[in-house]
Amino acid sequence: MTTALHVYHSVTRQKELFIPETPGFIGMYVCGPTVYNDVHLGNCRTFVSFDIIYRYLQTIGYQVRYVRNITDVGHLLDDGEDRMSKGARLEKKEPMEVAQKYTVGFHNMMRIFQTLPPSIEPRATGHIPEQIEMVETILKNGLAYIKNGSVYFDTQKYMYNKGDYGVLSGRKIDELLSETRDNLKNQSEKNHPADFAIWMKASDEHIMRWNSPWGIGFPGWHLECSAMSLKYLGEVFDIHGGGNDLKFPHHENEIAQNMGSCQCKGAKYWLHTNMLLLNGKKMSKSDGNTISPEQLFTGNSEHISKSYSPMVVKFFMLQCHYRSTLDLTDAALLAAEKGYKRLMEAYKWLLNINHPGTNGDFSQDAEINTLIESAHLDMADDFNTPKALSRLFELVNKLNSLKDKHIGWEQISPATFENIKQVFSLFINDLFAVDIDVEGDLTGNQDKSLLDGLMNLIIQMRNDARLRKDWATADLIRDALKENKVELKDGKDGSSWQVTES
RNA sequence: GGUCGGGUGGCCGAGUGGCUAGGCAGAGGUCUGCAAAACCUCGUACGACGGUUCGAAUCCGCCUCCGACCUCCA
Repeated sequence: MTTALHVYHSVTRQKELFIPETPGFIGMYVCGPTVYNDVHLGNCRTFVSFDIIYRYLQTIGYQVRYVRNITDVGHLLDDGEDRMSKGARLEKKEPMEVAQKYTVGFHNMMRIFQTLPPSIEPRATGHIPEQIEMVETILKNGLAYIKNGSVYFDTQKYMYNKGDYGVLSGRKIDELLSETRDNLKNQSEKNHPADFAIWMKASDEHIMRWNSPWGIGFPGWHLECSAMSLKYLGEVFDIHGGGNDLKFPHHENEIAQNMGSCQCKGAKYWLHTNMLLLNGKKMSKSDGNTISPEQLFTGNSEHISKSYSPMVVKFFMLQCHYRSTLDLTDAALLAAEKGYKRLMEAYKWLLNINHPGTNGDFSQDAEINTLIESAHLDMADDFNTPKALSRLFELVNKLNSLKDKHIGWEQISPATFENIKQVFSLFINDLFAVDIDVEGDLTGNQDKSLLDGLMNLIIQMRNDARLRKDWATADLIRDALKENKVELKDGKDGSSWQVTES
């Protein structure tokens, strides 16, 4: 597949032809979670999006180094308290215990969503020397200043030296001056409101602390990503991703730090995922407008009428482009669940069927192959998963027509049928990875020979009854099976069965 | 208040200067012992007002509504 890949670059605000720094290789950095709490559903959307980007880049032949960090220090709250420290205080644990607990929880959630682990998952606390070194370099370059044991990035000087603070977010430094509220801690220490801490002095009660040339302290939040991306991906790498809300100040500051330390811009392409809304509004714990992944899976929430499996939730996310806001509602999830079921039913049928080798005019070939090609092109066009999915659904329609004999085998060549199998396998298995739910394998790949044998027996007995026109017995069997969450469907080629989800 | 991004049919959501998105829901039909599923057909659309154009829902302006960011946030 030699399709030209285009990605939407947040700095230029347009789609651009993707050209890797080193042919054949891609370095990708994505801002990972701050492990002070259970992983947020919106966070899951971001990581699912980048997982698909990661998988796609590999599919088209790139060797990808995917770095996604774990933030376990430096991320401060409004009141200046470190998120990790606060978590530790509330749970009466060591900060590292808190980090470990939520890191494990995060990994588990990523597994449930069927995302691949990144190539490297560095922790901020494991890279203190690298961060100190970067602060020293920025100081040496004259773009930072020391105040009372803290080190601040000097945005004024950076601009004076032709730095471009605001390239990503479109913010002007003069405007920041007038807009910034002055209720922030340490605000008075800064020379300019737009300056930001790259190293902070630790107060006596601050438990996460390290020695540094400037005294005991801890790294600024924005610094870790600059230091770790530099260490593992080099001065210039291909893709930097994260949620939309990280653009400012986090990513803007990251660019400034990279330029300030090594005169290198870091990422060539900045990709940002959009927000996940709940009933049209931003999720917020304070006003109750929030739902956790667990609540979705268990149905234990006032916002939804039933439980939804992880793969349905993932499918729901994929039906929307990563750069659009996605509104999560019960109605939308219900619709997604039905669509997902239809897609997977067709896929399941496809897996177990082979072309009989019939000859014919193959009149469907052209249309089908165009759909397949389009699905690939959609992915190359800034990873347009909803559009690619729409092609798959058009193929589902073809498959169902074939199944119902509205389309004959003579209308599809064996080669084209094989193409359909390949594209379904590629998208459902390799790219979207929506085929396996934690509670079981919906494609029927798991060893269930015993169950198959029993079901075949039951279906045979019921069909005997149907031949005798003993409808009462036939319906009794079907109803009883339904009670036990097994649904029977009588088709032209005999009866099929499946375990129902809810 | 500033910056940015949006408002698409009953719902969710793509996309485009003239050519079907797709899913869910709805109407009619086919198949079927019934049911379910599936298939076929159909309808409803691009926030308001101006402008550019042979032609705009798609470009421009203005208005309005919504969201994100500006303060920790994916």
